[in-house]
Amino acid sequence: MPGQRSITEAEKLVEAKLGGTPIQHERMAVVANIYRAASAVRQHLENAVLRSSDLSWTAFVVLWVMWIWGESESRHVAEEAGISKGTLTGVVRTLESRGLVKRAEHPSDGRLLLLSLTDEGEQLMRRVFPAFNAEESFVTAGLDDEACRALANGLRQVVLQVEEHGEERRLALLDGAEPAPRRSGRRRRPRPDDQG
Amino acid sequence: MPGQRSITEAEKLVEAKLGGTPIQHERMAVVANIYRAASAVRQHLENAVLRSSDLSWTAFVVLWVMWIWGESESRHVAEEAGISKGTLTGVVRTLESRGLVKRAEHPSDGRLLLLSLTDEGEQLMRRVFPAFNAEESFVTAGLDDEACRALANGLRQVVLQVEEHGEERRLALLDGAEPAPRRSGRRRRPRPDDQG
DNA sequence: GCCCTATACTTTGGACTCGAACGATTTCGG
DNA sequence: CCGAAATCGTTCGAGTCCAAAGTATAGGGC
Repeated sequence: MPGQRSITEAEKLVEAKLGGTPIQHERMAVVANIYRAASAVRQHLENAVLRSSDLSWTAFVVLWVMWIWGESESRHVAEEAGISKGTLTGVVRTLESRGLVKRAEHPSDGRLLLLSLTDEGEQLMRRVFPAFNAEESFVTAGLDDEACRALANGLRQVVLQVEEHGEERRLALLDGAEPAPRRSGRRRRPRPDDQG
Repeated sequence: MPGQRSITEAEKLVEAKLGGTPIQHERMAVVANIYRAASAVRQHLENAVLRSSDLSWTAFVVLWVMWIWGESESRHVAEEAGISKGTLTGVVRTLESRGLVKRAEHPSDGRLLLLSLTDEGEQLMRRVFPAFNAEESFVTAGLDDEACRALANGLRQVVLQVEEHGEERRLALLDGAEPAPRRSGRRRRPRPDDQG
């Protein structure tokens, strides 16, 4: 695995590239490894567990949220699953067509959509989740329980830092400027009263 | 941040769902937090640093690889960047159209493609990388240097486990069965002499 | 009842993603 | 010297993903 092995070597090359500028190597290594680990874990779980049930990672996460939390409003499902509402719409469409998920109207608010697993979806999760958890154990087999707790705590610190101070940090960096639209995605429609 | 806060609560609900089956909670928390941290970090870096230079995460990683390693064969760039060859083709097309990357033929092997940064690409990385590293420091600000090293090492263990034993594990799990083709992907073109 | 605003889900546009299939090229075996 | 096998980059199909735009519902003021 040349990628992994090259991290420390890469740091030396970065040093050479930016001799003057001080670089935080430990911090760089943490971020690089978080992303590498996430990719490796996701790929392993997709290949070893999910693909045989024809589930994508995202589809599984969505099912998991509904399984654990029971019938939920779709916005909560999206937030828990860490995807946008727009993405959730498509995922739910797929899962509904496969009979794993059902939709229901909210009794008092017609805007809300309630999502829940079908019986078939329940059965699927009862079957798939133990296999999924077994592979979670496999990918962390190089760590003992104590190291697992430490690792999970360290990662929690990172998540907390971003969630508690990230917004404020972005604002400070951009100094009040607009967040610069992303290149992809739907374009803002030109308004007739805009400056031409 | 309901997602983060709910992890331990979710574990209790999982317990209820699978009372009989033993679940490895620490392992589950590690995997969940790896993915959560990766998403949070990526999103912060995209919003705070990359978007203002109109770069996606993947585009930045590809530029970084070429910047650090210099002119490289495209297959190595894909592997270092952790993306497939097919994805790299598209990313390079975008970056080349923006004048950040140039292609060159390999002098002795006509199959190979050599990639390198243009001067403009070099300038971009000299400008963007320090800002990127500053945000790497920000997202890990909740950890001291020692904790950073520990975290990076723990993640390295996970990556190593998957890279060293993942393939073998997948084979054992599927027990010789075909790896189940992914649902999406290019279909075989019908041949005239196939059974019809 | 009507307007206005806020909120929720859906649709849409564009980039990104994997991995199979494909064409071009090199290397191997004879 | 020629065909087979291997390897490279590219194309293609199906799908994911975000965020802007669009549609529908809810609630307040009058």
